[in-house]
Amino acid sequence: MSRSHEQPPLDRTPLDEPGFERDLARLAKALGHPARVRILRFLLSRDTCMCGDIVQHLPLAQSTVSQHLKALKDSGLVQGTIAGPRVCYCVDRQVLGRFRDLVGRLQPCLEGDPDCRSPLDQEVEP
Amino acid sequence: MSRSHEQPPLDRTPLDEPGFERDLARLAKALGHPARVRILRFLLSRDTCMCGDIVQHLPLAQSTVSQHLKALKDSGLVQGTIAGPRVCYCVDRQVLGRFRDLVGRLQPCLEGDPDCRSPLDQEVEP
DNA sequence: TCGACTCATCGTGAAATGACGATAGGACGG
DNA sequence: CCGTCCTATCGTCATTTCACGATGAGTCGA
Repeated sequence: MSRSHEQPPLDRTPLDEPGFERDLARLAKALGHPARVRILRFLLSRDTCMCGDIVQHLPLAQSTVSQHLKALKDSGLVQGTIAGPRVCYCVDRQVLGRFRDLVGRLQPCLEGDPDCRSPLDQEVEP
Repeated sequence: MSRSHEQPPLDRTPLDEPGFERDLARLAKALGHPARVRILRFLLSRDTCMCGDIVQHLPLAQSTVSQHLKALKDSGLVQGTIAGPRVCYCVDRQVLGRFRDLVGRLQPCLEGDPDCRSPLDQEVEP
């Protein structure tokens, strides 16, 4: 199909369909709270997994931290596996890399990228 | 100062102080909604500014779009200047670049970056 | 089996967010 | 000046988010 003859694909289409916008928004929303940024940084600092002594590094109650961890898990940025009595969390670097990629794809022309197409034509490739 | 002897700087410190976490969280939160992602993409697609016919490209009421624009302006990602009867919005590519930088700094070791320090030591340089 | 420990979930309440219609204000063009 | 157009803001409402304490479910060590 010759896309260039039609209207750009973002015209009034629903906002919560799978694709670039929804995926980027979900990942960004997951990082849209400083507590979750800190959790991610903490998990990345030990590149091995670490269990919920994350709580020791946050000025929040344990239940609140658990909620933030759930948000991070729902976004896919963090995985949790049961390891005996405790739970072992670790960052899914694939997903984090995808987030970085989506953000970078937002602004392809910042530093004179040669193959710099309009961001409207750039969709996700699953 | 020999930082490595002290406790890591993210220990239970307040979450909303200026710095890496707060800045990244604010920018991420601004992009944490698909409508705002679309607005940013739209503004980037015309690299010249464009006024509020953004509304024509979103399935939302004008007042709602205005709210989202306000959120983007508050985050610094978008600037709005009055141009006659209409308002001219454009992306602050500096801020967007900073966002991209903060996200990239989160995960310095993804592709074997040689100077790969712990993200705990990396703070923002204003 | 019985505690001790770790973590998730529930219930709750305050606050923020997202959406809308209606309204107000400012800048042209007549 | 007066209407018109564009945008911001207001008021409202439903929903979500954030935070907490309390409770529950699970796994080990004793």
